[in-house]
Amino acid sequence: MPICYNGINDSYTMGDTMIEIYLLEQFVAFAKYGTLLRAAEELHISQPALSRSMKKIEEQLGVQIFHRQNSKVSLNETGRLAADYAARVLQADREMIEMVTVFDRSQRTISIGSCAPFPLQEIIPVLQDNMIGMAITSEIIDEDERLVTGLKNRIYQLVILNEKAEHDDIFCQRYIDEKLYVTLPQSHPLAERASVSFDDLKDTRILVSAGVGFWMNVCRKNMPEDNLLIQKNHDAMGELIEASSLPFFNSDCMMERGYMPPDRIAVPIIDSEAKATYYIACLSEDKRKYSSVFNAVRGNIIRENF
Amino acid sequence: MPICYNGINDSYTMGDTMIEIYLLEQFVAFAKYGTLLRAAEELHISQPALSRSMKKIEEQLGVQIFHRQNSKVSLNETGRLAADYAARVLQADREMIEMVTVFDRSQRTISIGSCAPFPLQEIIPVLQDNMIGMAITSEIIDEDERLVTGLKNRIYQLVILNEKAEHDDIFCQRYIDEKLYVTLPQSHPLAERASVSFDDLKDTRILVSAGVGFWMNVCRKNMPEDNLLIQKNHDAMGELIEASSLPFFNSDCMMERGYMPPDRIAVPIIDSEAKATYYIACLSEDKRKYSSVFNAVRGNIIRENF
DNA sequence: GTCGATTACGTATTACGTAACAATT
DNA sequence: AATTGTTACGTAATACGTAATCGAC
Repeated sequence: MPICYNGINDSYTMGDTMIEIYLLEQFVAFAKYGTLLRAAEELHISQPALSRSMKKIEEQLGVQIFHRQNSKVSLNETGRLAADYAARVLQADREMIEMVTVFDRSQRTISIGSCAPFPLQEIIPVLQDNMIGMAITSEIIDEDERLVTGLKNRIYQLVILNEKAEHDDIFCQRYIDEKLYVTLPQSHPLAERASVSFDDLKDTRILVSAGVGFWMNVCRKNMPEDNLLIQKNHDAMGELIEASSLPFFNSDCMMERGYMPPDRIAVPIIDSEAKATYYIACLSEDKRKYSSVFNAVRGNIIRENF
Repeated sequence: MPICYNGINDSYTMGDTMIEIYLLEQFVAFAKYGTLLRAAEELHISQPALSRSMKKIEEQLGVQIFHRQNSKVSLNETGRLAADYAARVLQADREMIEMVTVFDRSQRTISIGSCAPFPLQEIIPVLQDNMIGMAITSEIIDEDERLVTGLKNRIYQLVILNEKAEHDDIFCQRYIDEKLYVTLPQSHPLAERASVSFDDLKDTRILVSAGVGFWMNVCRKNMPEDNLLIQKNHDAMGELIEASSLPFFNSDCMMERGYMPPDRIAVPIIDSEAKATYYIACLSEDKRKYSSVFNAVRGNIIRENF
């Protein structure tokens, strides 16, 4: 218990007033630029205004933070400390705005992750119809595991998987099947076949779009790497298909929806790996929220089954 | 890289304006008290003023944070998040003021730690004369080690030690000697003696003031615990000395400065432990700052040596 | 004279209170 | 009727800009 003699009577009118953000902004700017003139220019205010503000903040702190002499103002040691802390306050203010904005946006956004591109084509319009006013973000990820993790971490609200997810906290519904075809020029030796296997295609160079999700894994596993002509650019892919006679992959789903360039023959691939069954999943607790989506999709399945 | 469809165009005029502290204070108060009326009362402002402020903060955030229905306002989920972050901003603001105030005060305060009370009596007036405008805080600590640590940690700017401190970063100067006396009533068997030892006093009950620093350790070591009548209260000690004829400890320094109740006889104690040599020390780097103090104290020593 | 800061004064903004009103309970 | 929030309007506080002034290099 220290005993205190001769305490300076600096404890007069100490205001319990907080110091406003605009003052701290100006103060931090002064600390950064060194002179009132420079700082005032940067702040787009007049020099006298800044001068007054600095007086005010000093008065509100109740402590000397400036060293004034020779018509120069500078921070003293206490002032430098104050500037550090002031910067933290501004940071906290910015962080608040940032966090609130991001959170609000996340509240108005449905993120959907899919293992393949086709289901997205189908489901995004469904979401737009059923979740009115929501922004929709989609992403293609080639591993179910990452999708499931993303779902649990609430990075995704909906995911399209390759395998049925069997977790207590995840609601998972079968969605649709997709069968892989290879699209050949009429002149191609295999074009007459009723079906082919990956083995039949082992000497054929085939165009593959980069954004096909898990299908890329299937291709890499079943085809020689050198025969895969991977196109990152979607437009370039389209042009290549039009301009060349190179084979490319297609699927029953895509063809049903009218995607079939002229003068090509689509031949189904019989390998079991050339068939995918998609599942759509969300967190169990969100099941109600997306029920209309699941219902719309179930209707879709029934149609498929006919 | 998520692709974003159908982004709601909520990105209009978004101001880069920070949100002022007074708004955050009002907002946090509303979050705390639940209704505008309650919060307005607590804030000592009118309800309409608060209502407008809440509108303003919502507009500045550019995001809905309130749920309004049935002439009730409440926070929505985003609002609760915002309130949490707003509280942090206020905390940062308060912390800034607190830190700056404390630092400033520490700049204007000399803390002195001493192993015994007498040197403080001497040195505090010296400090008041030489360090004009500074507040002086003093503390009695009975272990040199803690004093030295406190000096290095800048808890103390000056310390009075029992032993010379031999550290590179500490400047240490011999200060003054103090010899312990026992003050006895004239009727006491030992009162006639030219000197006594602690051993002579082993059957004597003696008053000891609690705030004597290291002297207490000396007493405890050399006297039976039961014979020490320890007084925590300084006034009570004075009264006991006046009213009773109990022996108590005194010293040459104290007596030279006129501290000697009537009708007592002071007998010196000859044990080596009954003599103390004080040293005054500061950090080497502060030597210049306190040079006037050290000089004043050296004059003191010279006087003593004559 | 230039640069940097302050003082003085007028103005525009704005945060506030009062009063009236609207909507539920 | 009582409680709670909003709208309308006038006022007081205040943050700002312009112009003038001071001081040092």
